[in-house]
Amino acid sequence: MNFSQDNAPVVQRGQGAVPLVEQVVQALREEILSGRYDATGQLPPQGELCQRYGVSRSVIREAMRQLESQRLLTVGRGRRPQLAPLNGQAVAESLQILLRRSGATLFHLMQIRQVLEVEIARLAAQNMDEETLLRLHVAVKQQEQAEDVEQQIRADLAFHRILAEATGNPLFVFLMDALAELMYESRKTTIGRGLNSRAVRGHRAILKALSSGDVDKVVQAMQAHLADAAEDLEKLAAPGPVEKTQPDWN
Amino acid sequence: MNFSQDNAPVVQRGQGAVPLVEQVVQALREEILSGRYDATGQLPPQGELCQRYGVSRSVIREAMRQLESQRLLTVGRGRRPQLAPLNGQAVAESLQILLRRSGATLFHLMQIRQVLEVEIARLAAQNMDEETLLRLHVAVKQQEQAEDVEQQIRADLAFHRILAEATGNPLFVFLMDALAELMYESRKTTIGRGLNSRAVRGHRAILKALSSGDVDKVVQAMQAHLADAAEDLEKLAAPGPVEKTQPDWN
DNA sequence: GAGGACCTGTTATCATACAACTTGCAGCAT
DNA sequence: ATGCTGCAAGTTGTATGATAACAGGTCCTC
Repeated sequence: MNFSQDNAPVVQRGQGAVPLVEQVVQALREEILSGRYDATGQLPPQGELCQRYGVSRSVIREAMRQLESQRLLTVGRGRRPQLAPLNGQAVAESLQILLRRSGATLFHLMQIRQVLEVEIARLAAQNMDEETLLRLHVAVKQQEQAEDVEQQIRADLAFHRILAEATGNPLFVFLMDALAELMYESRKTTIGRGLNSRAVRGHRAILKALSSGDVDKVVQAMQAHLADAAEDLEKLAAPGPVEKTQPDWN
Repeated sequence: MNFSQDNAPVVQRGQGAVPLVEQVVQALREEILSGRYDATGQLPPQGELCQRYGVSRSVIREAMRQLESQRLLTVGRGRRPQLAPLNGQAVAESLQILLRRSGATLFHLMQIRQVLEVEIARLAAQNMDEETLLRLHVAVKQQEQAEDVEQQIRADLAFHRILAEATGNPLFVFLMDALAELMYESRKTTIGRGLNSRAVRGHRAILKALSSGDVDKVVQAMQAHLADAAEDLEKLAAPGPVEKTQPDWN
């Protein structure tokens, strides 16, 4: 007789044991990452999880909160817990907190972005194919013809995202997503000031270089484009972009 | 008469309102990031927070869990909630989850690391001073004389961390911390296989280039060092490092 | 002064209850 | 048949109170 439906996860109780919430979080995370709920994306209701793990609902709820803040699932009133889509939001948020606590600036952010984007351009140039070129072309056109700032930014981000995807390395996509989110506000301002056409020109140049198949040209075009962006950013934030005071990094 | 000690945070209740937990999380995060508790690093006990925000302890507890999983504070039995030190652990964890869900590999990780480290080397070379050189020297010596694998890795990481700090951009430090944590296991294996001396040689070369003040030399030395590391990694993970199957990135 | 028993404050977990919300379905009107 | 309304069941959000486990200090003993 097998009373437990499947390998029933049982938590360890007693003195000096790991807190129940931790155990449940780890167990649930494993279940999720192992792809157990990928089919429907729906997790069992909290009540059922209580029974399965033999803990109270408080424990389950706190575990859910934690997993939710790690962007593994979403919960809402009346709805059963559901798998969250795969994106770089969690990374963005943890980076954002780090940014504020460490006193980093837009300049520091831009420095990272430049490094990554240039490498992305290089790798993308090596992997380029017709379909990707077409998608990039569409993105540029959309940015050109966009009617409001919102659409312009979306198209701008789309262009860079397509490039990141073309590298074949998913980490580039997530990291760029995270950085993009952090720079969203500033980009809104710069693009809002009629600097959209400049960005479009930059994208066009990159696209042209990509079509030619010359990797070095692509890299140069991207560097020029980023230099423009950095320049716009400096004009925006008048005082020197470099912080003199070094924060304590522990 | 001022009945509220300070600007008393009051949550909004009622239909269609944001869940209380969310409100409390945001409020507490603001308080923390505004440096309110920096002095002692101690937050008020949960009971007090209940009163201050006018919510039940369930809400406070779930909020704490969320903040804890964002590495803003730590809680423990019998201890009052305490500010967590500033580090890249949260980023590392969210990246780790993303890694597993997206099917990224060590190769992808190494690709990112190479880009960042080379740029770190370049920036560090530009900012180099006597004190940093000395610290790097110490780190190399420690790695050379380390007795067990654990110490070797620690010294290895320290070397790269000092470089990252020398860039003057805290984000490099956090990102490298995150990547380091993710690569920890693999590094353990490679260094454990008697490849420590090779790493030390690489570090020595970088150090020498830094002393010379020639930025290009530094970059080249770092590239060579990373190439070695990548080679060791490939030997370790026999099959092709590149995943053929593209995960769906949404 | 060192060590241990004890007391207080605090968090961890449980159990229960009710409010708010989602969803599917039955029944009704068209 | 189609579409709308409203109810009912399922589920999460929040409150409340109780108990156990743990950290830190106090006081007492030797």
